[in-house]
Amino acid sequence: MKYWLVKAEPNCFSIDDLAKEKKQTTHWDGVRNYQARNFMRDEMNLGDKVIFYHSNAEPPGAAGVCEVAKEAYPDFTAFDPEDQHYDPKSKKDSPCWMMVDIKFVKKFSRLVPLDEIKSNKKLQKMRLVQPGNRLSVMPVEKDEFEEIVKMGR
DNA sequence: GCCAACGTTGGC
DNA sequence: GCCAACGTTGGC
Repeated sequence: MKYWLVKAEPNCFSIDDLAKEKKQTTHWDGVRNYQARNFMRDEMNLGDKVIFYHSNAEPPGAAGVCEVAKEAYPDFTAFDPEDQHYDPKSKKDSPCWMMVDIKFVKKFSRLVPLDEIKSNKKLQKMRLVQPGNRLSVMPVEKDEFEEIVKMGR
């Protein structure tokens, strides 16, 4: 079992939106970064736990927990010229971009703001708080995951 | 809205 | 294969 963090802009798609989805599940489309794709494609397994992080928010921070509900498959939004995430590089017979499905598990009773994550000694090593890290899908250590869950209670 | 950091693109 | 230009991310 692995642990992850995914980012979304809540004015675009928040954890509440995820909770309102049919079956509380959505496909995590639109990732157009190779490193993030590789994590999803190669390492994310069914049932892995995922922190749902709100970026570009006031305040930014960890909003809750979800889990991988379907392992990597082609991101069909890349095939649609009308879609905002359309990418002509990705062909149906050789898809360039992949996505997973994620399912809502719980919303934290309080949002864990980024500055608390930054100032927590146990979380200093997280990629999230490394300068200039813009990955939208990143691995998290088990103890880091558990620490954030504890902070969100 | 600004801007630093960093990934991607494309000319050479 | 280098690297400048450009686009995107995301905190502030």
